Amino acid sequence: MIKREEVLGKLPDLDNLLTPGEREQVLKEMQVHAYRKNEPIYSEGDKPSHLLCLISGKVKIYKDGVGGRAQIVRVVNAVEYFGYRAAFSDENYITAAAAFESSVIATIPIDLIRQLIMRNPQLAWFFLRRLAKALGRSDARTVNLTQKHIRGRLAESILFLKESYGVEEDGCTLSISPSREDMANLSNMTTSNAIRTLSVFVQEKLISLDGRRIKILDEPALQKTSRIG
Amino acid sequence: MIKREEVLGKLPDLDNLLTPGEREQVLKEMQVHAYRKNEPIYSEGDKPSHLLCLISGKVKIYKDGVGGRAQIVRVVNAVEYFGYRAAFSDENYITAAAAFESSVIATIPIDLIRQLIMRNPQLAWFFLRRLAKALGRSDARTVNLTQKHIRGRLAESILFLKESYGVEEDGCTLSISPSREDMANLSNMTTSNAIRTLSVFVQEKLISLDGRRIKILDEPALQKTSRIG
DNA sequence: ACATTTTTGTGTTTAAAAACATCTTTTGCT
DNA sequence: AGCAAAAGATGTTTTTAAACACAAAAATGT
Repeated sequence: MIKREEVLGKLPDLDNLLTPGEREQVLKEMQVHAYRKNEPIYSEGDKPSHLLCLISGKVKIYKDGVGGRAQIVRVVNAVEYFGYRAAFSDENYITAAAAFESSVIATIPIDLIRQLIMRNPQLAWFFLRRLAKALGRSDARTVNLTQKHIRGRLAESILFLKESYGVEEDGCTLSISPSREDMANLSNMTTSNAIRTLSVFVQEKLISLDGRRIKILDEPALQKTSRIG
Repeated sequence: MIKREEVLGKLPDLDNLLTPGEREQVLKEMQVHAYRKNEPIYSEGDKPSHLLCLISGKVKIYKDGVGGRAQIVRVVNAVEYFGYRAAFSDENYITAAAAFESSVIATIPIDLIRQLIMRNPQLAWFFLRRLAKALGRSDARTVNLTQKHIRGRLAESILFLKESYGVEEDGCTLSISPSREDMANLSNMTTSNAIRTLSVFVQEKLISLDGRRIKILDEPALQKTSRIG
């Protein structure tokens, strides 16, 4: 178990937008949980009760679709909030979340957050901005996933992972090493096609692979592939 | 030109959540414009400057994709706000909007809205809820458009139009009569396939067609088709 | 009213991706 | 270490939908 006092200081905005009294209240009600790799965090249909904040690790937000195929709709990096959309619109979760890799997550009761938002316009604006950005990305993603061909979608996913989680010290190896199935679920394709197309990208020297580790060799060409297929 | 005084009374929430002084300020800065059918309202890349409110008519929000094919990502019904997402996230528009049919739209400078939000948590919460709902629908839409087959996507679009715009007095004719191209752009398919699949639905007695008018004959079967294809 | 353009409808061909089958490699477990 | 299960790899077949081509009907402008 992680010390809650150490965690609050890491919470962006929630820490510095609150009055000392509010901060104390959050500290009292906050809990911290650890999740192992691939462990579910919440499931579709669950009733949301807490705002979640990813303190460390990586999280995927996905939706199960036709024939057991999942689609990853968002990914979460530390330190970011998630899991509040359904609560804000008074719905049960329509997505599921799982740890991409082992993660530590702080939870704060959503009712408390709602109270803070109603008292603190800065905080309201913070979440408004986040939702607005997420909606824009979701719209763009819809079109990319529906209209691009397999090569374009996979290239885009690789660039998406770079943008979301960054790269290691070498400047080109992705900081996250997803399974082929995860790559498929990011890119709206079958696992077979993800494997196949990754191999083609290696042959074309766009990337190199070392197990699950993906190294971007030719980013401009990858961007071009993402655009035109 | 429509009288601005008559319009403000129709604005949901913005009317009843504001103090008299705030209401006066909105009235002073609000403008009203009329758009003909298919007339563009804003384009991808434009800088957003106003909150838009659809007073009457119907609006489609879409995104141009690969090879001139557009994808409709949202539709707007009267009386609803739109066009604020990009402004809230400090981006230019990443979508375009056009009148589905002739429409009247009120515009309020986004800076004024931002000020009101910072002073009025109820108003902030109103927009938070709207964005949260829109994001949920967008996520669901992503999966539906990517994973379902043509029949499922088209059936879903018909039901989506019923839900969004309702039906006429007969209880089964859609209130909106989109072109085959619009149906295709809603359903992520080519116009040819929209025409073809609509014909098949007529043969199967799921719907009947009278030009652009769509009448739902067997909603349960249409829902089943939407789910399983 | 008539010519022109746009929209709708239908058949055919081609390309893309899913489904399927099989095998190898890696990983996790006790 | 040894076994079972999961993940990765690859070739083949089948399905799906896009692309293409053309004709008919409807809408639009003059």
